[in-house]
Amino acid sequence: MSERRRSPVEPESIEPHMCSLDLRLEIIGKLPFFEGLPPAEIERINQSFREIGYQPGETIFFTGDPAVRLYVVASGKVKLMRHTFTGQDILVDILTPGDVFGSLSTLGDETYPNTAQAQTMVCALAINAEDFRRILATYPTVALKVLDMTSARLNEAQEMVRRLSAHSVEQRIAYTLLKLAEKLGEPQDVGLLIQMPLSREDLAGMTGTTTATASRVISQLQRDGLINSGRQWVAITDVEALREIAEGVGAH
Amino acid sequence: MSERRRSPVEPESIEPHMCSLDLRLEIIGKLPFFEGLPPAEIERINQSFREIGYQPGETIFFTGDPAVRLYVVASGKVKLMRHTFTGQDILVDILTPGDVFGSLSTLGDETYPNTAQAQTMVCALAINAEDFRRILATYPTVALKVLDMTSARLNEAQEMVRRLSAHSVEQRIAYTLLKLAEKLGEPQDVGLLIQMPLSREDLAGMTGTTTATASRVISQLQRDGLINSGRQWVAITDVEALREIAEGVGAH
DNA sequence: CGCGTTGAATGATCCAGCGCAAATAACCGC
DNA sequence: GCGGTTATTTGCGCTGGATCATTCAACGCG
Repeated sequence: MSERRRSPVEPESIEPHMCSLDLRLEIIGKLPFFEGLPPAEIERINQSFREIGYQPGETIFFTGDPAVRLYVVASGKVKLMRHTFTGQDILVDILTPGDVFGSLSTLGDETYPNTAQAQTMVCALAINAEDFRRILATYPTVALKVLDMTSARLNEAQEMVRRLSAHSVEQRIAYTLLKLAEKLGEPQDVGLLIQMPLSREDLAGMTGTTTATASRVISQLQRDGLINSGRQWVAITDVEALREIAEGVGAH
Repeated sequence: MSERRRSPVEPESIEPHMCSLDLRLEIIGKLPFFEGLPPAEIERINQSFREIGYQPGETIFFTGDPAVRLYVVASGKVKLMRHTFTGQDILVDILTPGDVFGSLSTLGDETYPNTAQAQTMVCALAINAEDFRRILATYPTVALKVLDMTSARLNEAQEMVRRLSAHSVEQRIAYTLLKLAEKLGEPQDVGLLIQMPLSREDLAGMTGTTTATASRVISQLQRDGLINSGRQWVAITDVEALREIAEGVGAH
């Protein structure tokens, strides 16, 4: 680690050559979707994928691109985004190793509804949409697991609709920080660190607000002693208090 | 039709006895999920369902209830809702015949994330969640079609997140009216009538606003000549103009 | 047809959050 | 270590939409 860098967030330390056949074999073998399949089947599935490396900031696909491939995150983190006319994108999801993305519909989407962008260095496994469909048709347990994942995402999206409709920006930011900590939190001296680069703009995109407002809220939460933060990082120091804000407990 | 009623929306004319075994057979035979299955299989599937009738306003299940059943709308319309602390629910979706609802996850949901309520007289077909899972495991084409439906709902929910984040109430209402007209629109003298009861409160719940604000917007759209409306109904008279509002074309 | 109920419309007031801008701080390359 | 760039912070004014209340209109029942 460089002596000069002061962020507690570890960079994704994937060297370009590490996005390799071996990694692909390792990742596919561990995907919960394929759990329980015999090794011969996993080997056959493996041959349908190919690995692709992306630099931070690089776009994997744009909204409106033909939806010809599905992807799995092998390593690194991927942002799924939708554009708005304000120029400030909403961040639909942040994907971590094992997550599938692209167009999950097996018949309807001709184009991608979201833009996918590498947030860190990323190794993704790509598969033809038709090949993916064939796998789903051949292995019902895989299809059920993809359905489960999609259903969970639907639940989260509907929850965000509810919160955008009735909760304040502060409540939404508190909720989102807690969710990120559940997924990526690592206990450290600075608190429960969300182990990924997280700018104010990212947080704004995830909570339906603007960068300036997200910055105001984060600064206030820090003054109140609930979090520590810096440039592109946040650590939670008082989970309970944040939870109370997220759920609107107390004075309104 | 009563001479006194002035709404152009037809009531759902389901008599209680019409929620019957015959209707069940008819509906299940027509569900796109089961399209292509041999009659013997459809008959077997049919035996897993039972039909239940509901009165307008009656709750089918509440958020937090154990998720032991899945449902299909056989006739009528069902509201899927999430509650907020403001007391004004958000309307996640309005389901029409053929739509599946309940908890779609095959493993994770112990409780329903949404409340389902009959908006009109409703006949629903109910099936044990375990039986439904067995059908999905046995018939991959069914699982794929449920995945497609869930994926489409995810896309809509993410689109609503985007609109709530960056669009005005008027734009959201215009968009929602157009979507409802796509699904339930019938050309009549009053315009393209959305053929279902649609109160200002319903519209507010679907667009993340309050009843009073929805009323103001609907009144303004009517004064501008884009719609006709009355108590619990809306008909679109200028689809293009509404589309321009929805997409934010022109002055901002 | 009258009355009571329900739903809609509208007025007045307030404020959360936005837009815009400027200043400050953190970071990185040389 | 310095300079340039990027990200964050903060101030100020504005406004879309919420809240609350009141009035009006539509509807259904007796």
